[in-house]
Amino acid sequence: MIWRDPSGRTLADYPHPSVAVDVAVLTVADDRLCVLLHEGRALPGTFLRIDETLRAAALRVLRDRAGVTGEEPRQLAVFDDPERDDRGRVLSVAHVDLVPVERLDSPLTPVDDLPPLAFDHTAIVDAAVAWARDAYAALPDPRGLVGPDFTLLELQRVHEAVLGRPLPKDTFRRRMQEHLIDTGTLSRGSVGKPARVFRRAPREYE
Amino acid sequence: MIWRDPSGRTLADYPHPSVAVDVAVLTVADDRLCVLLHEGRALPGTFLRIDETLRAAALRVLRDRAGVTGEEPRQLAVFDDPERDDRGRVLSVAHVDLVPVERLDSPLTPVDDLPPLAFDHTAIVDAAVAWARDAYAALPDPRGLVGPDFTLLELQRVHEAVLGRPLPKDTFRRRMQEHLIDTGTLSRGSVGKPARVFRRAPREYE
DNA sequence: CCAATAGTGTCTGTAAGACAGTATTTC
DNA sequence: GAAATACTGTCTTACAGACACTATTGG
Repeated sequence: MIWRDPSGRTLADYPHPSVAVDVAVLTVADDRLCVLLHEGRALPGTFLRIDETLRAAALRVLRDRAGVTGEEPRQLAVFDDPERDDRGRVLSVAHVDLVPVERLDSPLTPVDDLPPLAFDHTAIVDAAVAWARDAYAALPDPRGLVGPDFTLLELQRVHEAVLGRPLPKDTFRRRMQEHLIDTGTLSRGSVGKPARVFRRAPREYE
Repeated sequence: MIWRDPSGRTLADYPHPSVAVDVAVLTVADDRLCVLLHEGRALPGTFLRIDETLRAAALRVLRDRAGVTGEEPRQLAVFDDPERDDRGRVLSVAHVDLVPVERLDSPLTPVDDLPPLAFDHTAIVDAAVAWARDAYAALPDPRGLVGPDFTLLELQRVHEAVLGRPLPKDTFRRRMQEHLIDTGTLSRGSVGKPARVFRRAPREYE
């Protein structure tokens, strides 16, 4: 049963824009926040299929173009400048995901040292970075870039990389501690006093 | 010059979803945060035309369906459940705008007393309310629901309506004061000490 | 012992909320 | 003067940042 409007036309009889899904895959590599770029100049993306959710399309991009599965893409915004794509009228629903660097094989570029990107992908990366910084402001590594077990120093390095600035050691400890569980083990790493090993506390829902 | 893919097809040869634009028009009426509903059960909306920006479509909705012009719709998110619209595959790009009640003539419904709405419009209203509450957390009436001149009590009533909870009077004053300019005049209203009349300070960009 | 890293105690400044006080108007 | 509203002073609490100190390892 196909819906028709008063003039007998279906929705498909009206011209409408194409919808793309682009994903800014962020990670921390060498203590720097990086983004995965295709051919060094564009975010991975695809066209949304007609019976597919945005989430499914974003996961398909992650699988086919970045080689990762089981991630958690988040919608950022729709980019809709009519001139943004010279192939025609294409809306892009931008997404972001934070993925541990070990699960990526494609080339990465630090976000504070981006080359000019195709389309409006620079703006998408900016929005993705802003989202990531917000997510990492209060909670310990919410997207699991380290872990599952880690020392506070390891956690702090990841947060500093995402936020792009150094953090005070003592305040960072105190802010994170309530969200961490002490595993009881000690890191037997290099020189210095061994550090306690923590794990993220299960998220609390009030 | 029309772009064609390697098999000679244009973008329009692939089936793609329709794109709708729905707008949650919020206002404060009788000290309550309200939303404008069409026929008491749906947000005003339209289909995005192929050469139109989302902002233009949202403004068109505001003009044609809510009778207001010159507003500032903000994009919230894309709602994309494949079953959300039984006329076919329709994505909705949800928007929010806050408009002074004097400029609206359509019927309003308090957001904490909503009837069941069509499609997924309840979720859109929820997102719109969350956006408005965030916007009104720190700054005095950023969308100009009162004004341009107002007393602190008038300002506080609007904030309480948007946030849906009472605010402590003294803390509210102190938080807002740095963003306000004293006009020098006094409100010669009813009983009680006359209140100073303020105006929003121009936004500061750091 | 020294170097290096881990972890804590304490001080200062800021801001929110609670509370109560003072100030100025209408009636 | 009473009632109502406007405004302010101050106390407590909480938390961030700064700073310095103690603790525990390898060499």
